[in-house]
Amino acid sequence: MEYTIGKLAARAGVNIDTIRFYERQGLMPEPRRRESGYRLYSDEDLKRLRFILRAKELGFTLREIRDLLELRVDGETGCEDVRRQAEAKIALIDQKIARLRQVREALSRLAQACRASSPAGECPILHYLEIEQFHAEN
Amino acid sequence: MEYTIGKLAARAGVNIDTIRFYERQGLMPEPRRRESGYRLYSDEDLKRLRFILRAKELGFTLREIRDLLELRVDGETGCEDVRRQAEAKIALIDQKIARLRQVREALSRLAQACRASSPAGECPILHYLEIEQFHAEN
DNA sequence: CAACACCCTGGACCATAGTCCAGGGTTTCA
DNA sequence: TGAAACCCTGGACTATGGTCCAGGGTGTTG
Repeated sequence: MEYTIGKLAARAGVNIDTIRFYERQGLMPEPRRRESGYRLYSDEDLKRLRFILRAKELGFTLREIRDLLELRVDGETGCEDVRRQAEAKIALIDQKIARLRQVREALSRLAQACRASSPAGECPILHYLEIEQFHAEN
Repeated sequence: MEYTIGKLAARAGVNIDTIRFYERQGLMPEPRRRESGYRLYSDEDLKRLRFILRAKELGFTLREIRDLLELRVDGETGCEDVRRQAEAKIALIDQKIARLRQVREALSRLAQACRASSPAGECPILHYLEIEQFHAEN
């Protein structure tokens, strides 16, 4: 399938200008063009755009997303290097997941407690959240 | 323990102005004050601030974080209502976790593939990422 | 061959989430 | 007791991530 920018935007549920913006930021590739100058996109591009949008929801910055998308083996970047970078990102993601689980747990406990008593007033999530405190004392 | 705003900022590893900003946005409570007007914070406040920072990393907006922090049973909000809201947030978090797992999987496959061959060039993460495509056709 | 929808570029503008002053008062500690 | 380090408010400024608009060309469809 082939899309003009408007179709691509509709497909991904995003503003047309956002796509051009991502292009300027190096997140979307410079696309093929018609003779008239109209941009032409493929399904591959749609996939890429959806990835960007999803990653954004997950709290990655555009810069981080660009780094993720650029992870590839080529002239400059050796295989070993890519592997190391990928593994670093994985560690980061694992941390995010662990933290989301903590918040989830707190919310879950809160919902539970609701069923029982309701001690009105205090701040529940914080009350039900136990986060390990690793930090330097000063 | 009791902190002035500077100490609190240092403890949480954040700019002093950020705390005042969060106060204006209703994320941090209006703190007790010395007679001089100096803000005074407690360990509870530190906990709250750390929660905010963490939630931000996880891709929640300040507005969403405020909603999370305000989840409480009181005059206006009944127990049942809080439970429903909490469960809605949990569903959202589960979705985030699932999506992070997908990205993690893609990275993991990428790292694996690296060990084997290195087909130089194409875009790896997208190549290794399979995301379910639920969307309206048009 | 209109008319209307669509695309182009470049630049202005916007919301969110801070960050940084200026000008002035407060605390601490040598 | 006075310098250094802090804190106050109010307002200006910044970075990120878009969004909108003007002025002009392109596509398509009755």
